[in-house]
Amino acid sequence: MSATEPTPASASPGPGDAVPGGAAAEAAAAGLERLQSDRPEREMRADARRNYDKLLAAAWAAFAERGSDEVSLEEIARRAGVGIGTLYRHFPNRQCLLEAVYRDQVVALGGRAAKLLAAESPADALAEWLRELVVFSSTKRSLTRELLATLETESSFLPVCKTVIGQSTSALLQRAQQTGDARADITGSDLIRLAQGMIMATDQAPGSSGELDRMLSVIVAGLRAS
Amino acid sequence: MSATEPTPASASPGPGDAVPGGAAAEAAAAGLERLQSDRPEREMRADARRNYDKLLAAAWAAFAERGSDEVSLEEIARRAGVGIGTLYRHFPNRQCLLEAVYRDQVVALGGRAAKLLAAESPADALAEWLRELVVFSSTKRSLTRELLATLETESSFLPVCKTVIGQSTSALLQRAQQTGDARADITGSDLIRLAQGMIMATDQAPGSSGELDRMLSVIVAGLRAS
DNA sequence: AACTATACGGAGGATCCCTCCGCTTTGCAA
DNA sequence: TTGCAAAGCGGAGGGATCCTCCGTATAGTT
Repeated sequence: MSATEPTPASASPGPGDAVPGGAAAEAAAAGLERLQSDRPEREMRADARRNYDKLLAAAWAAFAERGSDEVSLEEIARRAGVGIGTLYRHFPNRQCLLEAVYRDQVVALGGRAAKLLAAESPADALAEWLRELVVFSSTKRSLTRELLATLETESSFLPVCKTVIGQSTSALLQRAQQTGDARADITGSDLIRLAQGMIMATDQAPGSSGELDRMLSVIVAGLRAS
Repeated sequence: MSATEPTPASASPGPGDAVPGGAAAEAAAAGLERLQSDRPEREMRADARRNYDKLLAAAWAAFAERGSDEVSLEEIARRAGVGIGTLYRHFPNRQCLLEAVYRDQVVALGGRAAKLLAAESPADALAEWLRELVVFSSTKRSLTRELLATLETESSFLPVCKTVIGQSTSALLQRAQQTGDARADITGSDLIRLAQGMIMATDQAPGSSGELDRMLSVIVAGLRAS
């Protein structure tokens, strides 16, 4: 999806396709589907639905243009042509908006993890997952920050993103640990933090574009079972 | 000022002690001393000096109590008993205040690096340095954030902190690389980012206190020359 | 004591977050 | 259609923060 033609969360129809993989894979996939389908909630009035979509589209565009920080909620409301009160009614806080905007992309990322769970080499799959997670996160600073802030807590913020990324990472890590390809003392949270920390520490990837690769390769190498 | 004898930047007299080490060590130490001595600048009027010190003490105490984020500059001015305008005259922005408050501690950290440069095992020295850097940074979120934000740029912000940490890390890394204890493709900036990223990704070290150790050990293991 | 360069301090402009509440619209039912 | 209550709208406004500007006060010199 390019920057034109906004395609926010409301576009994706549904999963439905079975995902190959072992027990861990199935568990993860089941969790994802459950989360993905809790959209309708309760019937919305037509105008409410309209404004909801306008807000989502405006936020999507604004986040793409500048960072998902750097944009004030007031501006998003303005661009959507609705009042600030309306924005806050639909999205009580920034996190809810982030979640709504990125939900589909995160779910898609989760799908990618499901595929990787079926790959031959657990070690390679884990490395590849980390790489995709890093690339994905690098354009979504704000999401990353919130995700890290609520990683260990059972807060009700960002439930989908947190669950998808958390379960995917844990499943891939566990598989690599079971085959002896990864140290057993590391947890999924550790890995997420290491990967996302890299992102937070990189100033929108300017200078040497190879730095992400180098840092990632250090982490991947360090993961190997000693 | 009461938070148990505040000891802000103005307290330390001067270095003067020779530091043992090789060529890299001497270069780093020389840089440090030069930076450490540029304090006086130009004579200040008595009341200006007084207010400067009061501000530094107030900032020091406030940063210690809560994070160095979490404190508004207005509050620091209030606690120092001076106007907000006075604060901004002495410290044109938050970074300058951070730099002033932490300068001495960072210089001390640099001294530690100089000692490590003379240690027997370059690999152990590097690992130990990373550990100390992480511990040091973990209570100084704000500093860490600013440091990362200006790492690669030649901005005039945080010159002392940046130089000390940058030179120390590079020197220790290079030594380990020369003895074949560390991969040759990694740069000092990479290492700083990995270490500080860990910090940024950890929510004030709550739950499992071992997580910093685990993450650090992954990085250290990953640094070993393949 | 007079005087001037310095320094003080806080009012105020700008931005942002979020809440509250009177007005408007929608969708249903008579 | 028409009427109406519930649902939704929107923006004024309070609170917080950052930072600038400029009239007033003071230190240090002549």
